Amino acid sequence: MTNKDLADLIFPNITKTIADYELEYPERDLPENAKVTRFSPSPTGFMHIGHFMPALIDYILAKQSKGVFYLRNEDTDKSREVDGAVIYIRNVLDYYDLNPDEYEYLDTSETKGNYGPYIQSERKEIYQTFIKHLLIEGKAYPCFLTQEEMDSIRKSQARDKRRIGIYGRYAKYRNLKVEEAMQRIKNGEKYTIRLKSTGNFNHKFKFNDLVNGEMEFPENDIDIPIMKSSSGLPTYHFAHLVDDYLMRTTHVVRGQEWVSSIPIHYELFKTFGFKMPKYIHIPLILKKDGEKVRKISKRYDPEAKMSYYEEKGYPKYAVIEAVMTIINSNYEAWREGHPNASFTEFPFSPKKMSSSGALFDLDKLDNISKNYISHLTKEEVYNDVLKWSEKYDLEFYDILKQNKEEGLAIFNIEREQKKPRKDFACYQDVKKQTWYMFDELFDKFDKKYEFQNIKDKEEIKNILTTYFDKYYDENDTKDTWFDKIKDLTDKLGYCSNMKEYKQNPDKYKGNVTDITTVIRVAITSKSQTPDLYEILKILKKDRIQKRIKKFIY
RNA sequence: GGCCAGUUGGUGAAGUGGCUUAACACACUGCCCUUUCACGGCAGCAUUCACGGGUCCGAAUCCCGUACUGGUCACCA
Repeated sequence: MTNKDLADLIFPNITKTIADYELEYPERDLPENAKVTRFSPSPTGFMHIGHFMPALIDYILAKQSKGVFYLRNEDTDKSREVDGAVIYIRNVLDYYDLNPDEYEYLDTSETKGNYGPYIQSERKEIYQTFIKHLLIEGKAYPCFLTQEEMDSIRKSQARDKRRIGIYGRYAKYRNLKVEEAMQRIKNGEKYTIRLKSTGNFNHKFKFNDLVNGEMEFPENDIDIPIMKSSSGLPTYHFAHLVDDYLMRTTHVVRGQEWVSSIPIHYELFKTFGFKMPKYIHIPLILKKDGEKVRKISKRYDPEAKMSYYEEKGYPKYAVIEAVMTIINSNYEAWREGHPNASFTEFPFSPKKMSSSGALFDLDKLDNISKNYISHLTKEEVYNDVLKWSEKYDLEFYDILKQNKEEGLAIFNIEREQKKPRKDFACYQDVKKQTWYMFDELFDKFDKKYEFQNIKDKEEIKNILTTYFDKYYDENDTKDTWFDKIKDLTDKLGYCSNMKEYKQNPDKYKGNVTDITTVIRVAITSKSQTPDLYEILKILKKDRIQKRIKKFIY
C-alpha cells in the first residue's frame, strides 16, 4: 500500500493533474507590469468599509497597469453564508463603479473571464486535485483528531504555556501507516486533511510586504488543515494558494489581520514551488470606543457598513475621496493639483501607506462632501436628491417631483457662484434644511417660531404688517429690497447702521438684524436660513401673505 | 502566553541625520466680513515627536531596552 493508494481511496474521481490545470489557466497575456488583482469577499453579510478599502486599491492597481481586476466569491464556509450577501456586495461594487473585468454571478448566471469558475464552491475538483498531489507526495495526510481531542490539546498547551496548534508530537496522525489510515477511512471515520509541515519554528525567513517592507517570521511548523471533513472544501489558506496561483494573481491586497498567516502561506507556496504574489497588507480601520481604540465593527458601528453612506446620501465621489485620504496620506495634495482627475489616476504607492490602523474621520467625510456638493449645479443637486429620496424618503421625492422649478430655485440659493454655500454634507441633510420652503412640509409640521430679541407679539405684528403692507414689492432688486428694510428699521426706531448701533446701542430699540429676524422667522419659523431676499423671491407674494396671515391670526 | 507590527496634536498625517522655531488638511477657538446662518479672510491650537539610555558636532529621524497599543494563534475568512 502506497500513498497513491491512499490518495485514490480519498479522491477516486480525481483524474486530472496540476499540469492539466496549468495548461488550462496559462500565464496571462498582458502588458508588462500589468497587475492582476482580485476582490474576494466571503458572502457572510454586509459589505464593510474594511472590504471597500482593499477593493478600491485592487481596482486602481489593475486599471493603472492595464491589468485585470476580478471578483472571486469565497464561499468555502457554507454554514456562515448569508442569503443575498453576494448580490449585495456586487451592488456596492456597481454603485461605486468598481466593475470587475472577470466575475461570475450566481443569480443571473452571467459570467466573464477565462480563469473561472470564480466561485470557490464550484472549484472543489481543482482544489482536490492539488490536495491529491500532496497526498501522493506524502506532503499531506488524513487526520482523525476529533474536536474534543483538539480542544484538550489546546487546553493543555495553554496551561503549559506552549505554542498552540497541531505540530510536532501533537500531530498524532502525521506518521500513521497508510494501511491504518485507509482502514479508518473505510470504517467511515471522519477526517480532515492536514499539511505535513516541514518547517522549523526556530528557523526564520524573510518576507517582503509592500506596505511594511521586509519582515521576519519563524517558519510555520503547524500541520494546518487544508481540507475540511464536513464539506471536502479547502480552508482559506489552501484556496488562496490554488486560486491566486491558477488565476495568475499578481497582487494580493488584504487587511493587516492576515500578516500573521504569512508563514502558512509562505510554506504552502514553497511546497508547490509556486511563486508567491506580492502582498499589500493594508491598515485596519479603527474606531474610538471611549478611551480605547478597536477594530471598527459592523455590529456596533453603523458607519462600518457601506450601506450607511448610501442611506444618508453621501455622494459616492465623497466616500471614495474620504477613503482615499486614508489609503494614501498624499492623496489630498495630489487632488489639489488634479481637481478633475479620476481617483484611478492617483499614483498609489503601498509604501506611502501607514502600517498602523487609522480612525475613520466622519468630520472629514462631511467636509469633503460639502465641498463636492457645493460645486454641483442646481440640476445636478436636484437630480441627485430626487434619486436618493426615491429610495429613502418618498414624501420628499413626491414633493420634489411635483415642484421641479421650485426645487431648482431652492437648491440654487447662493449656489453657482465663486464661493457657494456648503450646507449639505449628504442628501439626507437637504430636507432638514429646506423643508420650510415647501408648503406641503411647512404647513404640516408643528413649528416652533424661533424668535430672538423681539418677542413682544404686538411689536412683531406691527413690524410685519408695516413691512408687507407698505414696503414689500416682489419685483424689487436686492438693493432696493434692503434699502427698504433699512428705511423701515429707522422709521420704527431701530438702527439700520450697525456701526452706529454698536457705538450707541442704548439710543435704539434694536437694529436691522432684529427686523430681518422677525421677518425671517415669521416666514420660515427659523432664525437661521440662507439669504432672506432669495427666500422671499422664491416664495413670492401670495405664499408669503398666506404665511404671514396664518402666523398673525 | 507565543508570533508580528505600531507609537508625531482632538483626527488623517508630512517628515528617512542639519533646510523643522515639526508641513498640509479636517475639527476646535478667537477676530474680521456680514440682514441671521453659512461662505470667505486672518489668527491661535505639539517648545516637541511614548519613555529611558546610547551613537554623533548635531536625532522625531540610527541602535538598544522598557512601557503601552493593535493584529493573530478555528475543519472563519
